Amino acid sequence: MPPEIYHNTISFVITDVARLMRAEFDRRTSGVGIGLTPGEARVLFSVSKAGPVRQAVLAERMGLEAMTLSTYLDRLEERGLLSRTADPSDRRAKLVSVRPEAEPIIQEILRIGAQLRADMSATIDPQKMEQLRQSLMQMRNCLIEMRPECPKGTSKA
Amino acid sequence: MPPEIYHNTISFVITDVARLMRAEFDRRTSGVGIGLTPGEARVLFSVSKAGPVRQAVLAERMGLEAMTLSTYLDRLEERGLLSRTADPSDRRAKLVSVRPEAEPIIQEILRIGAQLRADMSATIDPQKMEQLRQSLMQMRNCLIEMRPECPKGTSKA
DNA sequence: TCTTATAATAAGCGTTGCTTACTATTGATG
DNA sequence: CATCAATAGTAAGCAACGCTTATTATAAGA
Repeated sequence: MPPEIYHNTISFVITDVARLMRAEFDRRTSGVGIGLTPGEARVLFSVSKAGPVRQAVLAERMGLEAMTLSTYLDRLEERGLLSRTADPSDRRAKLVSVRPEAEPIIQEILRIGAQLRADMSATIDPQKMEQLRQSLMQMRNCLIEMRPECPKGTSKA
Repeated sequence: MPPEIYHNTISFVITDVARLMRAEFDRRTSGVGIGLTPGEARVLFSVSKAGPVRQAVLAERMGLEAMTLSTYLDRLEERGLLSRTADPSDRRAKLVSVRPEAEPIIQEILRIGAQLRADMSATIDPQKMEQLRQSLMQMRNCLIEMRPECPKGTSKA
């Protein structure tokens, strides 16, 4: 084992894991021929979980700016994976929902995600993994509360 | 508490935490007038830990491509925070080291990093935090081994 | 009515990181 | 020693992710 070059602080390690994970996910999905980036997959998945949902609501729950989400939705809509329909109760708003064509892709993404998660934590006690998840969620909440626009009312994910 | 919109899988939570952390770090450092991005700070810190070191060695240990690192070093060198000197034992290579001017900035970065870490994990048992760190490091190792260029010999960070 | 607030979007940018192709040097092999 | 492959660094260019600011349409309160 090489000498530790920098402190393995939580911050650095999390950054590393996030980056490596995204790269590996990308490798696996593109290997299977799914033409989605990890970010697109995440949005598609979230829409499928949220059912028809307003963009603003989805953005807030995903912790993204409305504009950021809008761009993702553009791409996913172009590929025919989801649709935007007018919200009958507010003509400004649009409801996003997945189209049937997306279902097999979503299933595949789920499968790949679960497999990656399993591979990545193969050497780790499941109970520890669950604790890790809990702690990370707590950290996320802390960080969300630190954001300048938070007092406005933003709170969870 | 809003209904969970997507599964809070490890993957998503880690991605969120990494992003939020970087944003918060950025907010704090730019608030203090340090003109460095989180990535630049990370490189500067790593150089300060590694002493005079070859770029290729540093890149490998940081888990970055040589080119990626080179670009960061360009910017840090331009700001006079570190220097590249010829390696006497190999005229192709350069040794990177921090310049004295960088010391106060490094100290400030360390301080801010430690504070952020503390704030972010305020509600978490220190022992759990340490476990979390260990588990994440294990996950990082798993992920590093999955990379296609890994068999070549790349291994740790 | 008029003003303010909200939903979505257009336009444009910054950070992080990659790949591919190139130059200069090293070191091994015939 | 001549040659040729490997290595250290860099130039150029691109992709993914996410943000801010400004704009348009609609809603809702004073």
